[in-house]
Amino acid sequence: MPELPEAEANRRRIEAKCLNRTIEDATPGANVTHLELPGGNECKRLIGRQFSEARRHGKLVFAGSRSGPWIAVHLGMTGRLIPRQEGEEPPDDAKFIITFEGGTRLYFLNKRKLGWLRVIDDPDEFIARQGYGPDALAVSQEQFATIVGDTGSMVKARLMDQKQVAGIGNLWSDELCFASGIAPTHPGDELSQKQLGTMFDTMCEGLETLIETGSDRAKLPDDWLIQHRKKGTDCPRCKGTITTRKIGSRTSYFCDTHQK
DNA sequence: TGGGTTGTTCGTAC
DNA sequence: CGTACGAACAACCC
Repeated sequence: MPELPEAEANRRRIEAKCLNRTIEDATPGANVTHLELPGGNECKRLIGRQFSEARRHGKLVFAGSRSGPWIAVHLGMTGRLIPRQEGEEPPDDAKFIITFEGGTRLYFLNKRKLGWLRVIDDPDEFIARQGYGPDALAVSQEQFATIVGDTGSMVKARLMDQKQVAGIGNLWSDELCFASGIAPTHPGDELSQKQLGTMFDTMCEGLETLIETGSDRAKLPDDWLIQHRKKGTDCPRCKGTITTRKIGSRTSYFCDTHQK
């Protein structure tokens, strides 16, 4: 579930259910292997504390308080953060469980084990040290134009590079290129200012729509690429055909006609 | 059976 | 140094 809109959905769940309650326990789930999770000392740091806010930067979700500590969560390909109230059925196979006063629990699910959860002191410091670029929903149009337009790299590769702009992955970078009418292979420094402006506006609107709909395919418009993401399919916006190409080791889907 | 996947990281080549 | 690629990680789908 893991690009910016999905990370935001997870953040909001924490915000709605897990703030301002004292943490009574924090522990890895049963039989968890091959996964880096907080050790005993880090778990102890959480106990007795509260989360007073939940933040997001790119695909990362944070929860903590001004004086710390914080949890930092990367959802990987299949990670989810699920709050459950006392008495509600807990999810299966939780990798990490935080229990709050009153019985609410926050479950970290991570089936494919490509995500992680860590205990950290400060999100801003963590984000800077990891070298993340600005969040895709916080970046200015000027910053965006510089990031994408100042390189001969293919725009899709630039959009997916978390060190340039944080939050966009394979799926939504394709969607953004598709909606902008720009080929994912287009060199950034050959885009006009107008094209860069279109991409920026499209990115902001698209991400907002995804957050509002919970990225639910059934609620998204029929002329979005996500509804036609298959090689050889007719393009829903022109007479073209959906084609594919590997970019940055990932399969990119795009229209062979209206994306230039 | 082989190949693909909405995630990142690492080694390697240019 | 920046860029690009394939493999690896892991579980599941077709």
